[in-house]
Amino acid sequence: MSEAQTLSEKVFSELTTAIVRGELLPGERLSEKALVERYGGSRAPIREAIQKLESRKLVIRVPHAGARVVSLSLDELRDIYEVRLELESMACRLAAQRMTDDEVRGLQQLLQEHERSIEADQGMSYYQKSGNLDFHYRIIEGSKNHRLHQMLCGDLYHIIRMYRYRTSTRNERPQQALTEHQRIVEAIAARDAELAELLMRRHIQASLTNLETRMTQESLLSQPTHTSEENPS
Amino acid sequence: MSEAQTLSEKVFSELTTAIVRGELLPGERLSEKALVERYGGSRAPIREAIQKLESRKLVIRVPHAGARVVSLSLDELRDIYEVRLELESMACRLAAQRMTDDEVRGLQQLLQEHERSIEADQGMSYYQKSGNLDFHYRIIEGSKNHRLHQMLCGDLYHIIRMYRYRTSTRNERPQQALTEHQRIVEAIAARDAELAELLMRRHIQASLTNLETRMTQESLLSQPTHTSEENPS
DNA sequence: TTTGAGGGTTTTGTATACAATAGACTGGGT
DNA sequence: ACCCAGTCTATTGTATACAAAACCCTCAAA
Repeated sequence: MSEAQTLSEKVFSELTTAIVRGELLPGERLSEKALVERYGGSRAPIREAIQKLESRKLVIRVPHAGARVVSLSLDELRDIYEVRLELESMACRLAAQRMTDDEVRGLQQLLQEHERSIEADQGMSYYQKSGNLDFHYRIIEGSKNHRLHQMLCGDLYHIIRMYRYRTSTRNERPQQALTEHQRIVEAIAARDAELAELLMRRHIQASLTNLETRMTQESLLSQPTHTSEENPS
Repeated sequence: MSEAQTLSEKVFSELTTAIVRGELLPGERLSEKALVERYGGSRAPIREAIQKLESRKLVIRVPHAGARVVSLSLDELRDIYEVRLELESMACRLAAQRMTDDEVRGLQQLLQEHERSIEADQGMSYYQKSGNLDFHYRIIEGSKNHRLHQMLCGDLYHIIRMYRYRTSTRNERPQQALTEHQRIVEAIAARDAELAELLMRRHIQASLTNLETRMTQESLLSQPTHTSEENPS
């Protein structure tokens, strides 16, 4: 995401983070004119940016009607998690078979850092922010399957992060998660692919359960029509 | 794919089929000017169409350098099949759990038709063309996971079909495949999810093996740089 | 009060014009 | 003969202008 060689890429990048961070709410409309005024440039690159967002399933575009930030129902979110569960378990299995010894050692070091930052207590936020993602990311890379990496990191993760953003900033059982991570790495180090897959599957399933309870409680879900800032009459 | 409400959608649709059918070869360059002359309209909708193709991973676009039809190495194709294998096995497992009884009966009828058209011998081509796809398609739909359906039918299948097009027009063990299909449906009808998943996994793995041998033989693979019609000096 | 039709406004889709970058070509130097 | 630099052309990225469709508001009729 670092270097934007073109204006449309730059706008795309900024819009992506805006959506993931919740600055643009699910269901909110993306007016081309408004975006031109906000980001500069002309409509051409803005349209390209919007289309890129559509290809990543972060916005939905209807011909002649415009683009809106995607707004997922609980069912749709469950579908996504179901797929992620399968793909990331697969990635973990492959990683156990294909990671180099160096990469495995790197993972072990990463977990040691996590352990320290949790003991230091202030690290809880760190753990949630970059640490957790970094762990999963390395395993996905370790699968050595480029397309798999693309699907998980390119498409699914942004959506998942978008919906996690509000909930998971505070304590999501970091100690528990760390323990699970450690077991997973042990399995990978032992080159036990089946076990690694199984453990990852349970790990993600746990976080899914966690998310589901939060979402049903806080009910920050998709409204059927549009989630705009209408007066609540 | 039926109704194109806009010109860019129409061009996108035509280009898709052109690529899948092999009228546009892997690695071939897509010049915007040339496409304008061929399909009419102006560059704006053509660019949108190209970007849609990029989002489906059918073309690769490099800033300031243009777009080319994707050209996969054997490794990349194997990656794709590996993912497809996992996702479609998953779909089959879910289908065994979630298909309605009516849908299961529909599948059984479909296979009976296939059986007849194979016995009639002339149906071999039919079986390969629409029949096989239809079978897999119904199971994917039966998974009742919309995102999964999207990923398999939207992204992966076009690429797979693109590379199957030349090879699989002729005999790809239709009798064998039909038998495997029948076993799969039996498992689904028995609501035996694990078995259904296992059988689908083996079924696809077999077709992968089949494809691999063909491809290495015929060597219609990606050339490292570009597969254009330059003079072979 | 609700519903439907009509027109006006706004927004998107498309066309054209301009700017900037990449790639080809030429020429000179080593 | 080969390689490198500079220019020149062709193609893509961006900006602006025009066309068409969708939305909204008004108004009238049931």
